[in-house]
Amino acid sequence: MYIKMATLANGQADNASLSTNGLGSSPGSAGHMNGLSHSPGNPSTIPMKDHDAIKLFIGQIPRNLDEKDLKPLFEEFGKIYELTVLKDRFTGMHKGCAFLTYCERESALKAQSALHEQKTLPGMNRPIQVKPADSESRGDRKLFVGMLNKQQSEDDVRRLFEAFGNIEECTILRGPDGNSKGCAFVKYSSHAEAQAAINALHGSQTMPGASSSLVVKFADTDKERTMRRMQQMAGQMGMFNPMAIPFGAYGAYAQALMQQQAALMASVAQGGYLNPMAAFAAAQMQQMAALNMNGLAAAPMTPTSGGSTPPGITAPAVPSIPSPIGVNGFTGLPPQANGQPAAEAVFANGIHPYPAQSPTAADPLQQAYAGVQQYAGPAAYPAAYGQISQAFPQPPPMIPQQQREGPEGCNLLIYHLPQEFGDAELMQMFLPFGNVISSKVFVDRATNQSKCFGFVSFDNPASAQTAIQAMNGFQIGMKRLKVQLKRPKDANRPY
DNA sequence: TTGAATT
Repeated sequence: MYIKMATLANGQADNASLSTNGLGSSPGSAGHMNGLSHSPGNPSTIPMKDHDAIKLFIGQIPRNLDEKDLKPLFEEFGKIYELTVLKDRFTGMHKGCAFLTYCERESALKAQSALHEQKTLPGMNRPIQVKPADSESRGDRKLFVGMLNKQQSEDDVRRLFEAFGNIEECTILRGPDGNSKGCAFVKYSSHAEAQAAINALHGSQTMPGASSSLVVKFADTDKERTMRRMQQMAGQMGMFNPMAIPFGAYGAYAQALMQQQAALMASVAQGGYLNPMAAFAAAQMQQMAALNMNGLAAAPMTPTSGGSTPPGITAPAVPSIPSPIGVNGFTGLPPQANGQPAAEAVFANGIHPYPAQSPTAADPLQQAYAGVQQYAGPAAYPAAYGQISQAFPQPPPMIPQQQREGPEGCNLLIYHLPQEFGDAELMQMFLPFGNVISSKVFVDRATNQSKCFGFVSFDNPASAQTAIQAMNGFQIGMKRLKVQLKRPKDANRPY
């Protein structure tokens, strides 16, 4: 037993000494596996940790401080078992935080009470964070609270939530100016308390000035956060791929597109255009694609592997996947501990179905708005699914065509399109909902720039309605689409 | 309307 432990510890020490020799350790791999590690050599000096030791998360660390700089600060509370600065897996960039495990549980408690929010490290504008890592906590107990009044303070929110359990943390989200964003995080001591608060408070009231009733739900998982950020970034950078989001729930298709996009960006980033944003975005895309694979082997696409790939459209390695549903990256997830049905996991892709926990909020539209996206889910999209089945993994067919209008009730007016959307992108975005007979983005004649609105015509009114339901309010970057029926030519025109 | 960061 002891011999086994000692052997393991020695192995780690060896890794550490290899990775600190400054040779050949690529960022993000061996380089950050062992920050401060166990001392090599004499087994009597190999630290053991308590079986009930606590792994601490350390936040608000200046990015120029590494393990050896941090060590003295924390050593005064006890013997350190492990200290690791977190680094980005692709860029090797210091993430400004670390994990710290003391040999003794007591040291961790002492360090937490002595340091957490008690001092601010040089160059930081928030105090250092010292608290048990997320991995130490049992179950989901952090809530996102939306649709608060912007005047409400932490105390107001606490008062609202304290009846349901012990609140460990309560934070109003604020912009740089200190103004409330109208939402908050509330962390309870247990999952049950959090669930009780959801049951009692979600949709229970509408705060003055809020556009919808109170939202109380479990905060996003990491996966969801990543997806949401990606979507925002893609929108902002004009890389929005219209199919990827409506089909987010059908992992395989979205994934193929994402991988195409990532490969494209990686090769562009390689191709002599030293655009750090493109490189960053490529890395993010790859992370996201990898997330989607959920254990399936990702196509090998490292930022350094695409040097000779022409920046063409064809992806070098879109996996051949027989059925979009069968390989859905999320169907493999176990049901949530809170008893949500497994089907809900299908939507974990940053696109949320209506919150299932709300017995009080009856209006689905309102709920959809309360969620991340106004998007109803695949049941509403037999046409969309048919398209995927037939077309996967090729993009839907792009048939060149004349501008033509459909019958009344088949023509949509779409506002708040991304600036870079042309007719083709507009059509792609709406193809899932039926047969698009024309798409037209309006362009400023002087500048040739899109005016960010356009028309789409279907060949039947049902498709048009489905498209409105799915895409009206759909968020792209900072904007939400407005999708409505085009007014008939002679309506409302008394002259 | 999802934090500054969670291997």
